[in-house]
Amino acid sequence: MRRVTIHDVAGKAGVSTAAVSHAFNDPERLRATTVTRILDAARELGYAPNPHARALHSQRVGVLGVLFPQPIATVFANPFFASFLEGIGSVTDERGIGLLTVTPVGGSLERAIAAAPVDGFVIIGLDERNADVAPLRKRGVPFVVVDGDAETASSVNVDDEGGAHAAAEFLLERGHREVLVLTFHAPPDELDKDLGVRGRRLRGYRRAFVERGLSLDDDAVVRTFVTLAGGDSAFAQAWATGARPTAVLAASDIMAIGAMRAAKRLGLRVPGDLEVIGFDDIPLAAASDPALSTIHQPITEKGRVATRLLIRELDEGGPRERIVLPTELLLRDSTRAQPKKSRTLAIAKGGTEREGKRTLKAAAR
Amino acid sequence: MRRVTIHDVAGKAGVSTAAVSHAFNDPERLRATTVTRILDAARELGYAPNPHARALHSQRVGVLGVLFPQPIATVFANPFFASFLEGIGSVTDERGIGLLTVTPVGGSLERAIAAAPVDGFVIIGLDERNADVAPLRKRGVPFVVVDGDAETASSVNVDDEGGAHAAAEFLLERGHREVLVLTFHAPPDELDKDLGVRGRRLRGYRRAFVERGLSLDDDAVVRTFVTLAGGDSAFAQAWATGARPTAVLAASDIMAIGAMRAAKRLGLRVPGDLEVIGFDDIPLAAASDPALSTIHQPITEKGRVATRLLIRELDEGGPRERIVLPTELLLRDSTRAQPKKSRTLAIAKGGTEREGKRTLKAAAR
DNA sequence: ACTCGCGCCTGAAACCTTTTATGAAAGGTT
DNA sequence: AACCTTTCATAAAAGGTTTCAGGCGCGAGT
Repeated sequence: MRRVTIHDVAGKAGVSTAAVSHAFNDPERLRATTVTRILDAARELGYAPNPHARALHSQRVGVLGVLFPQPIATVFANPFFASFLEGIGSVTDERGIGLLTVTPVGGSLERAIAAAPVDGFVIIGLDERNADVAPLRKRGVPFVVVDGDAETASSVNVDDEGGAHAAAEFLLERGHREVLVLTFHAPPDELDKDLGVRGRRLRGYRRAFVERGLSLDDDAVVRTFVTLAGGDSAFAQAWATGARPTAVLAASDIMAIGAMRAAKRLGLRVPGDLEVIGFDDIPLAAASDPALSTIHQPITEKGRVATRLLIRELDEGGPRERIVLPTELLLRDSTRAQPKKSRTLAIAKGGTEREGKRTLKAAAR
Repeated sequence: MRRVTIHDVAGKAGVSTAAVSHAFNDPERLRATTVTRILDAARELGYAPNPHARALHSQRVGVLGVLFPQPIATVFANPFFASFLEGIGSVTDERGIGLLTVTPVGGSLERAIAAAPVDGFVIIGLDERNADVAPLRKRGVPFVVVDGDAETASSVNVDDEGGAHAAAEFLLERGHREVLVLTFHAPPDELDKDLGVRGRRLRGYRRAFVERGLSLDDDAVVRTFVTLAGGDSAFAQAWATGARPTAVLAASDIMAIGAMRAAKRLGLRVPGDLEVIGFDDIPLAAASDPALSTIHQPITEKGRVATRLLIRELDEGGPRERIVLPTELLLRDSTRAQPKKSRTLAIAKGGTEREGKRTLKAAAR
């Protein structure tokens, strides 16, 4: 049973294939009665223009790829990515664009990228210099980088360093001196460099210490997995080796919640004996017990902004932009002070923002 | 700046375009030195076979579509779908297949479906008879239906009725007589029919009542939105109009958690004054306070099974199957009894299962 | 002497749609 | 009767790949 093609429809409606094409794409050019005759025939036959043939001709499919550095199963299990995809989806949906999630196949991102039938990519958590990403530039496939630096493409980041600094500063201001910092494991290719999100957050923490004439010892910084279990075991292990922190700075909420769980198990009360500040403000942060104080970053908005940028580049070849969105300290119940908000960038840059949220070329570096 | 094509590579390597194609797809046919010469030229030029052109010819893109009846933003915000996608993704990932989420564009699913460059669809929460889905059959695009009935396609469901029956039976056995049932709003096209998941769960609840010579009054069944707020307001409103339930049966976890929130606000203790059983066992159910007793259904497994079925149909045109996975009562802290497990289907069907989990043509109807 | 097979590669057709240029028929106007 | 307008038809090209049927040169078998 063959697939039904434009020829079948043309035959049934008694018109040329060109007429059928027009009926779908430019009905004005045909008499109204002809159009309905053709459309009726198409419906009866169950015809729909072959997306591949159409894409081949127009060089456009109407599908955007979202590139993740991790297996797809871990992507959907991660609330951070869920919020991010929500933002991307809200834009693509309203324009009738499809969304293809692209993840490494058999460990190779490059092959997955090459085979993806998309018009452009939103790339998250990967650097433009990444060996798998670089070929895109050569092939002329547009992309936007999120949470990573880019010279030749637009990028969308948040003020990681400012947020981290605000969190650390808040705790130091309150007198804490024994602070445990939880950060990510480094990807294998940048072992001792402090690049990307991880590096920026760590620099923010460290700067707050230095500004007060303090130092952030290496053994107060623990690298672990970005999971509940990672935060849990990291805190438990630090405790077991004699550390007695009065506060925790975690570079991700999920690690912070894990650390709280370990602390509770060890008989510590949060925030009574231990104050904790996370990073990201995932939905779970507000629902944890106690509700987690954290650095809020606009995850969904980040997805929206990146997608709009990509679509604009696709449509009109718009200029590259480097956008940095603000973060803010959000005090809930894992810290003891009165709730207040301290917004980074928004305060630092004041009137220079666009749309109240975007900042071009943030000074935060 | 043109995209680099197979012709450019052929020219650079001094061979025909066919040779280039072979170098990529069937290197055995060419001399090894020729292959490396071609591949080198390709890499230098940044060439990758155009997915559309390739698909046009082979009638195969290596992309599966997942069809949702809702806007994409609500899909990613829904933990149920996240778990489901996790299952789908775990299968597609391991085979190097892409995943395209397809949602209604401008309210029309049909256009979105027609334009999607995919080899087949996993359809969730939509009936085969749906007006938007029906054209697929005609066009010969394979699909698998999840959480819905299908005559002409494979389907994957869980034992909704059995699970609901087990939940209701548990509460009735414990002496509850004032039970509030929370169920979904019906989609507009099946207003008074009790179709699909909603109908099956409702039938399960009702059957437990009938079997004990009791009846489930219409005003004890409240229809609301499948959200936290929906469950919350539904319970609050029932209470306000004089209902004094001692137990709640909710057809979804998120509604159950909403109802618990409302109950707490009204001064009721869960499970002391009110026992609650949800449905689905989303990750949040275990994290809620108190942890929610619920009917567990294998959400991720459902995605995996459906995807494997679809891929098999694509590859070998395998036979249609109608699979029903078991559900089980999972007692946590929103009910008072000792934790125990009661598994439906697994118990009912015993040895007739395949792989210990699947059941063909379940007797549950 | 002739054919066959072999190893390696080429040329052309096929896949399906869209777009464009050209032309023609039908019907109406001047 | 000459001319114009409307409405489509026809044909061809483009888009990039894969597949199928050879072609070429040459040594081996008959």
